[in-house]
Amino acid sequence: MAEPLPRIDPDRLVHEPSRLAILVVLNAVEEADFFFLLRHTGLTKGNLSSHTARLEAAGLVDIQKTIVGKTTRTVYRLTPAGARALEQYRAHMAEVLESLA
Amino acid sequence: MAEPLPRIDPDRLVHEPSRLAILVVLNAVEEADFFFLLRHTGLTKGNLSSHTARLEAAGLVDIQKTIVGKTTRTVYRLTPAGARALEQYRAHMAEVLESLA
DNA sequence: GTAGAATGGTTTGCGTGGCAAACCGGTTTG
DNA sequence: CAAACCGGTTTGCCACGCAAACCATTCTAC
Repeated sequence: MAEPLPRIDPDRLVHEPSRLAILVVLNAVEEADFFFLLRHTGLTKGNLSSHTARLEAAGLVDIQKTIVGKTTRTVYRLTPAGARALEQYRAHMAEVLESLA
Repeated sequence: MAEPLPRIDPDRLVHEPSRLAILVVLNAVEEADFFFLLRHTGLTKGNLSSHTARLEAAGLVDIQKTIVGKTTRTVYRLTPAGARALEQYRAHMAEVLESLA
């Protein structure tokens, strides 16, 4: 076929492994709290905090802080834009990987 | 199935888009000169130079400078280790992407 | 009652590293 | 002989990823 090689230009925000891990988990569960993300991504608390903040700033993740009893509970969700960005990333990288197979 | 989510931990050396582009091209042609890489990766000369240098230092790419006539010609090739690293990267990312599909 | 661990995070500081631009030299072209 | 092209390397800055420190509350155990 001589498929031309795809341009490699992934969304850096998604491509970063730490953030990709967060997005993949959120994509699987659609709702998670901080500790759940901590365990399933393997990130440290500081990095999880800053990366989720960046994802929220970019509109890919929605962060809802609610007060439950005497303590807070923060729930993280993928936004529609986040789901779209992740799907675009998946499609793009799949194309790149196919050119290797 | 409830496949557990894969740990996301790609080889950073390969994961970086600029270097991935270089490796993908070299994987396709098995031999390329500087200008060929320039055109097919879309990198600037400076970045191409430094990234290939890093890939060579890591043993993933072999750089051979030869004198052809009055000027030099530099040929870039994927090493066996480079091919292995790329294949491992492909397999790892394929697993991650599958968990999204 | 208070020391220690767990929950629930944010902030800070450092080091790495990616990028564009400048630089350098030889060679063909006009 | 100057400008443009080939063939790269070096430099400098900015961004950012990471670990560690910090802050606050709650629960458990002594």
